[in-house]
Amino acid sequence: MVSLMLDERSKQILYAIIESYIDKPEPVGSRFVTKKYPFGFSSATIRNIMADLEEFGFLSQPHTSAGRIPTDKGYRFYVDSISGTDINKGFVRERMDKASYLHYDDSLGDMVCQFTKKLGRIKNDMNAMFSEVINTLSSMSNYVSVALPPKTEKTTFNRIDLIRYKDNKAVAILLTNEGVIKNKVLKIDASLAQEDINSIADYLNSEYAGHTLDEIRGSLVKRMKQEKLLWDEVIAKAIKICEQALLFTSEDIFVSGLYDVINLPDFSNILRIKQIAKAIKDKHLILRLLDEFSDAEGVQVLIGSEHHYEELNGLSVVASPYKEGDRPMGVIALIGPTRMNYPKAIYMVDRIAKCISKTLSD
Amino acid sequence: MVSLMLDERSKQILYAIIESYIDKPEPVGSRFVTKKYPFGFSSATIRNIMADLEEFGFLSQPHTSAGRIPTDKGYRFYVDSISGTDINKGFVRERMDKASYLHYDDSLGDMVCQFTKKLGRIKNDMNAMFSEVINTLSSMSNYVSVALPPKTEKTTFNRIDLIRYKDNKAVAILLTNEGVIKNKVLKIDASLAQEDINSIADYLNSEYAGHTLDEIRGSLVKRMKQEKLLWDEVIAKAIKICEQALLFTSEDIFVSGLYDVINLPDFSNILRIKQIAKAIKDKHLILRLLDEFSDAEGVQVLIGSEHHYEELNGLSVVASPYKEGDRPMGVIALIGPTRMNYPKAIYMVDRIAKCISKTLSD
DNA sequence: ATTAGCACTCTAAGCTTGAGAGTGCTAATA
DNA sequence: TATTAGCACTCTCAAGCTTAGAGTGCTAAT
Repeated sequence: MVSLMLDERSKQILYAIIESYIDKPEPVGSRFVTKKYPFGFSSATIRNIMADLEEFGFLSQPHTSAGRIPTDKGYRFYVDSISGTDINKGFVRERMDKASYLHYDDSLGDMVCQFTKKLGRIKNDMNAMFSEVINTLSSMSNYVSVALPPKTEKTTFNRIDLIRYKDNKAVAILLTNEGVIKNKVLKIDASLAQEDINSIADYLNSEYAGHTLDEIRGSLVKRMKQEKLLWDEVIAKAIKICEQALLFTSEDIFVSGLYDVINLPDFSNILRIKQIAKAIKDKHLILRLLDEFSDAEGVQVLIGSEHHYEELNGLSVVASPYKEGDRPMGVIALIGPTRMNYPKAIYMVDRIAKCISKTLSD
Repeated sequence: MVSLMLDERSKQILYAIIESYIDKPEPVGSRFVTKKYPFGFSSATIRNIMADLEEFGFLSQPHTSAGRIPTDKGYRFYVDSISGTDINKGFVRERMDKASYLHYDDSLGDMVCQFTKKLGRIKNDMNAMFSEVINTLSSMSNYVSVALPPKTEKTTFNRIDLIRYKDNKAVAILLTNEGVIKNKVLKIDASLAQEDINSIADYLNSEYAGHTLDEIRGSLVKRMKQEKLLWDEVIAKAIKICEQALLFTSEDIFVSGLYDVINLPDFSNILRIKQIAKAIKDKHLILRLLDEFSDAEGVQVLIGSEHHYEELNGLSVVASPYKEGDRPMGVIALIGPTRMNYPKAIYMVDRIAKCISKTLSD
């Protein structure tokens, strides 16, 4: 962990700079730090520390005589410090407040409460429910909110192909009635020949082709009870992929908050607006992105260029899956500029996701 | 009609200027006109005519030494010339082509055909159908497309209040389970006292309160047959309002095409982007606007400031209701900059609306 | 009625300039 | 040794100035 490299003082100054920048997107100078966050050192000292932080790669300068702004690596360090702690404990809230004039108690708590109540009322109407989710998320955060609702109807499994690849890997290509929607690499036992793999695929195809996810699920549960020990791990994995893939199709991603996000100073550049507008328009892009989070545990954060989607360059994603019981059902996420209020975004996504999980599981 | 004031030559030049400007948003100079549209006159002559057209209010100059651009009044004249003719006849197509590099035969025809086929296939899924409608409209036009689908379920009629107003008018205030959604002035017989009107309202309330539109419709048809001659015109009107109002709620307006529209040069200004993004976000605004078209006949055009919605200033709307049989069911529309390819927009909205009407009526 | 010619106007882009902000480095200090 | 005062240096941004080019309106000629 990188954090070991930084002493407490440097850390505090890094936080101060990041939070100042999140609050107001202007390069932070050493003199400003001494004034706004009186650590008790002169600007010269702060300057030295800032130079160190820049050497670590946590800060950068837009030009020689400007202050510093956080780099992706800086944000990553910051986010990791938060993620290491319990989201509901004081540390996250403290950071959240420091990064924004809006304080926690003023609004977030109330809104989450209201949201919870409302969700209970409309839990039977998935459409209404996810509209509510994205509206709440985007209006609370001013970022773009996205939700992948669970999709248990309509889409049917057509066939799966498994192709050996390298030593102990296989590519699974999944076809549904809506086309190829998943294309994933699995680890398999090195001893399996292509023939063996074929027979696994054949088995899955003969067993499940033409069925909807609901049906497949029903059958799955039954089978797993009956023949528990016979289940090969590869088959299990393949089925898991099918499951996940069948959950989502690009038709019904919920997206909201473009208007709010373009009012952020980060999007004063027209090209940036076009970029994010395009990303939202091409829903399959977001679909693929969020899909990667679908089997994760808890809130995940991708900063700036950490994801490999060029179209989303300079944007960060805070996402969390939600569940029905233990089964992952979908993902909600916030997409915003790299200069995001991460503590707030993480806090919100976490709470809302838990809220959805609870509602679904009852 | 204003058109009488213009001789044929001036008209042609006006068209040329408007179409040149629609094609490329740069002020049109006299020399440019002589080159691009060889009328056989020198630039000085064209200049004189352009000065006349400016006096009429059809053109204006951004500044003294610039060419001319059309005014709202100029566009209005242009649109009126088109609307006077049969949309499917050559004149509209000719104008459409002149105003755009994209020629009719290249794409529009094909797309409409494909659209028609697809619509037939998914006519039972309103959601899919209107998604298809707005996607087709916006991708064909590069403007923002909007659709108000018919809403026959869920929303129920709560009560109507009729309040006398001026000589022979009454305000109808309609309440549904989702709140006040219509507020319209009716003409009534001057001899009716407030009491009479109250009893009409009472009658409607007792008869229909709590019912959904579907139910109200059924009852309506029956009644109208039975007691045809007893029906008072005011009651008929009031019911008509209820009907229309119940058709739409802001929840399910379909909107698409923001990304396409912000790529138009008209939206190179960030404030303009924010404006249209906001208009789209505040769906109730569009709802109110389109609602005004719901009982019109055929394609309607509002140019620039002709509508009284400040938020939509500088935007034009081309809208058409669609029907099931004779009954208006909803509205589709294109929203774009004042510098719109009106012939194309009118043509498309007209065809798609007719297409929907046909599909619904079968 | 049309047109050639010309003086006039306005914009947009490029260039220069100076104030201001913030740095890095050095030498002095606790 | 850690900190700090002081200063020269760098870079940006806004303001002011200049100029080429586009397009006009008017006048006098056809």
